[in-house]
Amino acid sequence: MKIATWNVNSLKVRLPHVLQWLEANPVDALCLQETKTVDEKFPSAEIAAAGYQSVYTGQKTYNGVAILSRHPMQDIVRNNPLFPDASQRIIAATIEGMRIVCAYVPNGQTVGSEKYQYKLAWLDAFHAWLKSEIALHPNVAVLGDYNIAPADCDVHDPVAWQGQVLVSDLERAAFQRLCELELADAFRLFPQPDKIYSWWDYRQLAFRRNMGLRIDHILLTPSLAARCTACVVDKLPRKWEQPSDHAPVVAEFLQAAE
DNA sequence: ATGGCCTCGGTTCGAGGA
Repeated sequence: MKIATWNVNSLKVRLPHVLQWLEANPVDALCLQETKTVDEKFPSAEIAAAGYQSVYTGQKTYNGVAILSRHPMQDIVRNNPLFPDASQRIIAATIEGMRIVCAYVPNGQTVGSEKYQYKLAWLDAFHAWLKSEIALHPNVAVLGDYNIAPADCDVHDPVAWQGQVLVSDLERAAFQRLCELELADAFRLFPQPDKIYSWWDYRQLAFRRNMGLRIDHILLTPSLAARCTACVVDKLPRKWEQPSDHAPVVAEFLQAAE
């Protein structure tokens, strides 16, 4: 079993990349963020032709999330029932006994701004809802763009970024509280090379200079962490023409014991 | 340099992202 997450920054623009990536990486489930696509225009036929079912919740211009799966999906939940919100940022489905939560955490804009307060409130409510999902489902994987770099080793220049949005103490504390639900950062279950990131600014030749942040994550309940055999960032699509500013993150699992 | 790029909506610029 392989699962992945990718902020595509417009599915309309990136659909060819998604299809190309799935052909080379036939994961069981792929979580997408920032589809920026209303449901009526979701490219489910093109995705079905590649062998994937889709569930999604989108809106015009901003946000939007989807799960693509090679297997049937059950118990679809859209958004957080504990947090009324016009932004389409969460979709969840059960796939092959795995509860897959796909999330696009708010960006926060600047520390102290209204959007920053919204991000913190959103994360509080996300924590409360995940707690109930974990109580309901034995195997939960929470994939997405968290817009938080959990530690300084996830930041190319921690001094320059100190206190900024995406790395601030309150955001990191919120991430830590999610981990205290007994969710493990799959990437950190394994020895990793230094300076691995999942997002690079479009400006300043940031990708070429590896000026990035690791803000896309896969969190796992203990049952899944025990079965996880690898977690990697696939930088390759970031090198393609007209790329998303994010790269996919992939986790691989042993099958559950019979 | 409070910059730089990309996407969207809707027109050639502003908002939002991270």
